[in-house]
Amino acid sequence: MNTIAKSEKSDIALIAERITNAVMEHRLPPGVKLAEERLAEAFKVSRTKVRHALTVLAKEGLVTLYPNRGAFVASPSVQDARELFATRRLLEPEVVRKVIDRAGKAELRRLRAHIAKEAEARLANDRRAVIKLSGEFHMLLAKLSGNPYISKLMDELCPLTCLIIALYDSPQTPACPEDEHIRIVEAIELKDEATAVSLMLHHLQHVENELKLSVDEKVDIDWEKMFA
Amino acid sequence: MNTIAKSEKSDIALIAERITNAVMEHRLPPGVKLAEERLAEAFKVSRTKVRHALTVLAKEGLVTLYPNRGAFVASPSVQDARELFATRRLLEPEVVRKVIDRAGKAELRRLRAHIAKEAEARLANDRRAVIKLSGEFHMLLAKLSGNPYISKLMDELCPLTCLIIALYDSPQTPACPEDEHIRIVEAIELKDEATAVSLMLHHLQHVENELKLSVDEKVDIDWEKMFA
DNA sequence: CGGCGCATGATTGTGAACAATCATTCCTTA
DNA sequence: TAAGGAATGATTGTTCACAATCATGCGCCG
Repeated sequence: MNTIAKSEKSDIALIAERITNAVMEHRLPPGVKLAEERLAEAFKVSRTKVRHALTVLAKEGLVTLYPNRGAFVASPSVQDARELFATRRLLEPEVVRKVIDRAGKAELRRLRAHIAKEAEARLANDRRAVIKLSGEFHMLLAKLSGNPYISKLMDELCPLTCLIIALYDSPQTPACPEDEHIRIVEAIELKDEATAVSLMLHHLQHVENELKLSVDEKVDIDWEKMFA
Repeated sequence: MNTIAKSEKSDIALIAERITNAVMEHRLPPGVKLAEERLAEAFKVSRTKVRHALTVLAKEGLVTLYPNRGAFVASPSVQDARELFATRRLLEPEVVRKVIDRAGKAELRRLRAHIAKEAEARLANDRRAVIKLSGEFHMLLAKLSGNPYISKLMDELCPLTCLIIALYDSPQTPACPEDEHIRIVEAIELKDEATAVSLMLHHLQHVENELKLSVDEKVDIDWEKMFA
């Protein structure tokens, strides 16, 4: 038997994870309602656990909870999208720097392995997997940076980025730059900090520029103040 | 009647807020057990709501949840403390910059009002209020920055900072620098970005330096690998 | 014919009882 | 006497039933 206590995830963490995966793979589109009963029978668990998972996801910002109305997949505004990328541009250079400082062979191997999976999915033309794996690449980097607060935040921002891509990406563009992840890892392996940071910033800018974040957004009007 | 829908907080948000306040005021020390039944009768609510509030606080990192054992106020390690300050040094300069760009008269007034409350608490020798208000000053700044992701993260990091102060502060030192907040606000009012950022960084460094984060920490030993 | 309001069904929110798990204490035994 | 182990009490985790709330559709009235 397994004498070593392996930290197995709780039921609710599992449920939250599966929902997050579905969102990252664009199977659950933004704004969709997540009815508790439906999810409960889909996951073969009680409604209570689903409810817990939904509150967790709400704290992470991936779903929005309207009192007495239920849970919906979040649908970030254009403004939100801009702030999100601004935040990532703030964090990820530091992530890259810390990974260069800390990463040993094992960590570099994990990065390589992940990139291999990305290439595989690209070859198979599995767009859904590509988008999810692209997000997870940044989450992996953040984890390897060793800063738990940054890592936790990136675990929230990356799924949200996938949502934003679902909302604002022009469908036909490849969306995910072919080799930018590889080049970042190569710079990290060479411990070339300046290049790695620069590549990361360009990568983020590139992803944001692909989106149609035009200013003619549907402004959410403050109907209260409008006629005050 | 109040025709304007005021977004009233849910019960569980209220409970979580009261617990957070207690932690920030050092009334709930790190590591203390938060038994559901006790809290339920203290707040005059059912255990279900307390349970929800605790999972929310766990997601925020302020309490730690051990399965089948209950909830405990978090007690961050020295390593955690260092990473926390590193993260704040990364975020708060950007916060200051954005506040300088965005803040109008109303926002500056709110900052001034907050500092007045801090001075008041200091005058009354209310150390608990001083610590809480000092944390809330940074949360207010983050909110005024207009970036919801940074603001949300600061809403988690500031209570944690209060916990770290409870753990590692030498009790007799004043702990909270007298006038550093005031000088930051003054620089913001003058729109002197360089000075404001510099003051913020010095402030954070100052707070961290006051702590006894010596390296002879109680290393949490990996008993699994130790005898492998 | 269109709009308002009420009844109805569906969904969320809450509480309480029950089951499962853990910590403590006491007893047994070597 | 100390170690091991089982009973006990306390606490967490789960389920289920019920209450509260919201959305839908129908009918009534202007």
